[in-house]
Amino acid sequence: MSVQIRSHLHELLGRALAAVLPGEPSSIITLERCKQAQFGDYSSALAMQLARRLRQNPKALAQSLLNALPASDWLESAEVAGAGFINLKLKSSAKQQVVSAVLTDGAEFGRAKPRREDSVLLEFVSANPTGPLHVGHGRQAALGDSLAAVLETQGYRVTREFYYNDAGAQINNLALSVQARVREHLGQPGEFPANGYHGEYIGELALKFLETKAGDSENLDAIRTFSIRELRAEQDLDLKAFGVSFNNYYLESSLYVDGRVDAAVVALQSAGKTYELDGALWLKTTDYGDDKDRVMRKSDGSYTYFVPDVAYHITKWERGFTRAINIQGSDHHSTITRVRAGLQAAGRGIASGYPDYLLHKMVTVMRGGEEVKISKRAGAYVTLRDLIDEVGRDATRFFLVSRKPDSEFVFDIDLAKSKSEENPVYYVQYAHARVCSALEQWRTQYPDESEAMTNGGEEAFFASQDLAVLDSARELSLLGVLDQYPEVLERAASELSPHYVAFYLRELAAEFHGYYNAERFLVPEPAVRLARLALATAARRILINGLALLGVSAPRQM
RNA sequence: GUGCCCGUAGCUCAACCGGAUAGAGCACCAGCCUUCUAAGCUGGGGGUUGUGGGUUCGAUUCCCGCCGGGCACGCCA
Repeated sequence: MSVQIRSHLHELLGRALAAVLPGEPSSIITLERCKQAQFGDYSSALAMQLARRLRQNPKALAQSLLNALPASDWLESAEVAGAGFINLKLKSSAKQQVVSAVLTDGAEFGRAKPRREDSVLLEFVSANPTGPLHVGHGRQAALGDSLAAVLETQGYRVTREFYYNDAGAQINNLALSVQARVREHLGQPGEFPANGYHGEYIGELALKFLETKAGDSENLDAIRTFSIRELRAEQDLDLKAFGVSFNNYYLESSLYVDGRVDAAVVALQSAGKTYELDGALWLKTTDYGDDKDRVMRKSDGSYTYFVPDVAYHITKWERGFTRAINIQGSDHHSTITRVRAGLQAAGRGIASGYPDYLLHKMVTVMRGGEEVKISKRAGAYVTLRDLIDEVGRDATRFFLVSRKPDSEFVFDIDLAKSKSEENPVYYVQYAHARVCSALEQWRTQYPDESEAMTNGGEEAFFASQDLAVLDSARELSLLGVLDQYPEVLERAASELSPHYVAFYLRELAAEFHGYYNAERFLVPEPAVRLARLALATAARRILINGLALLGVSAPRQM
């Protein structure tokens, strides 16, 4: 188990450090995996970092540390290299341990111990119910759902929440747009609102509305309620098709009903952070780093969007979420300062960095080398549904989660659709299917062996397999990759970067495919056969676990 | 103009909060299927990490300037 190996090596270095430099705390020890196999398995730059501060020769210091390094059953060798790196090479037997750990833990493998117990509120998508979800929402849905799953592997208790801005100017705009189409259908006079929504779905909504009992073109409230309900239902279907679900849906309108918006305003006023000007109420956000103060209550008496936003975030804190993470498009980045300012001004003892933000950039969709900008139904943008229908859920999710959130995304439909060569989704899934296939062959060719399996199935059977024969370069390399999985999850969680998982799975699949092509599993010698199958089964388990985090299926056949 | 983000192979992207010779995939070239799925594997060519400085034993990473791109700068959300 990687955590064991890593902490063991850390311990060894700590004892060496204590012997050479008794005053130094073990917390300064750095330990990382070697990028290149020639250097060994782990490497520490400790001596070089200490050398600067202590004004000593780094290589000599490294040598002293090496001399003080205690002996270990897991260490093959340790040496000083380069400018003062301490390189550690593990014995095969140490690396082989990971297989039984994976097969014993199964679906639990990779989950952190000890576990964090913080309650985290992860807010994402949060699309206004004014139209179908677009590809940007898709990126958010993929990122958010995967990040939630990744955080859960570290023990966080994650609540996935969708915030609906169902009360505000945009919603009014929606209602007016639908009303205008209703009037058109009825042949009534009227003009289309200047900032109205032009997609075909508005006309569809108008027709559906007319079929209801309340189908009165002058009943704007009924039109609004109907439109919101319909569009929310449609968004839910999109999310379901994408395999993304939420624990909670929070309605902006409920903040008004509950009096939380007024309460937030009162809190900000009594904190002395507001003032009246030009018939509006302003918040002194400049006291918290904003470049200008912001209007809270417009001169027409209604609130700007950010007041309910502040009220909403106060509820996150009051609901016991010590940590809140918001996933948003970078086009909303200016709200960060504002919301945080409001929370500080409200004086509820909320931490200054609350909430965290994970910003992502926009998605450009390409087909045939040209940018696709519109969809038939939505008009102004490409919908998530278009993408799912055209390239499939697995490929869409894998693609959207496999880039750094803060880099711009070029989604190549042709690439995502290709079912042959250049598609990384199938590449990873194929590795899984190959293991399944090999195990099927094993069951039929060696029934006497497979009959020995108990209820635990293949994984329980192989967990106790002797793996001493697994010591070729390829096998040791694959073992090393398996071993990395828990660290990848830890990093992905701490850096809010689920794309690490996607890249890791590609690497794991590549390592497996290479092994698969170089060696046969079903060889005559039982010890070799069973050891290789154990390794393959462990690889399969991690592929399953990792793909699950990304919301991508792991088919047994392709 | 101001703020935030980005700039890495022809293309799409990585690079473990400063580490060793900057890595993958696609595309291109040359090979591998009577043997567990060729949706695969093996090898090859390809880079002044936008640019100029600075800090450091060491910079794609940190700091400053410039160039290029995106987003925001509303009593919209």
